[in-house]
Amino acid sequence: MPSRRARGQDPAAEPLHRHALRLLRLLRREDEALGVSAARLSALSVLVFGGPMSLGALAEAEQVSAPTMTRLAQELEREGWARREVADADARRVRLSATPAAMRLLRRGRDGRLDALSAAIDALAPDDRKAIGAALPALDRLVQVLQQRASDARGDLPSRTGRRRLD
Amino acid sequence: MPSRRARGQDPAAEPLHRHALRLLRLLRREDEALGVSAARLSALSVLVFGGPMSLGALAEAEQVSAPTMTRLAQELEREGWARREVADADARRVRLSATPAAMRLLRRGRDGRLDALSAAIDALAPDDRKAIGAALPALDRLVQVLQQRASDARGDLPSRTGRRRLD
DNA sequence: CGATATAGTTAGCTTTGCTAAATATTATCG
DNA sequence: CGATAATATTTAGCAAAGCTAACTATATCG
Repeated sequence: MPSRRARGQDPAAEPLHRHALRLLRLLRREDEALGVSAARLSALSVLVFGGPMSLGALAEAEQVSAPTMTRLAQELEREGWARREVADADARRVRLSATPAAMRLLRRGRDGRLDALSAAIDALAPDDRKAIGAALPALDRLVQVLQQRASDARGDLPSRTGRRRLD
Repeated sequence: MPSRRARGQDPAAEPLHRHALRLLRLLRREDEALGVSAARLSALSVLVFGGPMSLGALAEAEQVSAPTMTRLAQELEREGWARREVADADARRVRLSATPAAMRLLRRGRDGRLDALSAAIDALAPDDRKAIGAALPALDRLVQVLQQRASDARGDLPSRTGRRRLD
């Protein structure tokens, strides 16, 4: 019945893609006021809620390349949101941690994007809010499937920037 | 009542944002194989399904600035996905239309992103698929709310291309 | 007609992503 | 032990996609 795809594609794919694109495009504007851009904020969030970690671990968590994370970390550091030190056990490794200011920023919900998104969600009808809430676990699993396939697709073996090895 | 927010933010805001970010980040990789990037594909999609339109209209539909759409249109044209002609009624205006090749591209579902997304959706449990499908109208309205607020926020009046001269 | 508004373009900057290659450090093996 | 390999990060350089400011060409209006 409904899962019969018209031309090989699930009917939800296109709208979901489109909505996600627009959502982020609209939210990007909120960053400007905050002075912390999307990529930085996202990395910072991982750092605040996940605790200090190496650049490689952060790059993996954020699904970006090592050089990209190097740059993001430099910017976060320069702006006072993160601090780096050499890892005890391994001098190659950097231990990046969020500063108290960053923790305050994130914990206080001063994130412009999320405030804007939150306000918009609140403006919806209760049924709409409910539908979105109900879809979140499914979206989470969807992202997991994609992530799994992406890493499967390019050589099962990692080698990117080190694999699962926290200290 | 039910939306008792912890710190002023709706609990759905953060996961929704995070999932959207990851989703697009993962899908972006599919573009490369196709040779049509995200922004171009999205604009092209509007063109294919919405019919020929001016650059201004397309910029508004895509929520990007006029120069950005100028560039996208040039690239689409150069790559053979779009064609331009001067509008009959108004020589300032450009009428951009999708080429047959673009229509084939989109209609055949040869879009790498959407194929990947579609495949991932299909790998989900039926309940998850259902939850995502059920949330789409709500997401649509969410984006509308955001869009509305964005345009309210900067200069009530439309005038999406011509930027108001400041004295 | 001339002033002003509109549609699009050009120029130039920023952010964020990438790959390839360099550097520093640690691990391993003969 | 020392040469070699692997790992973590950085540097350098490129591209996409976004923006604003300023310019050109065309319409419109008083």
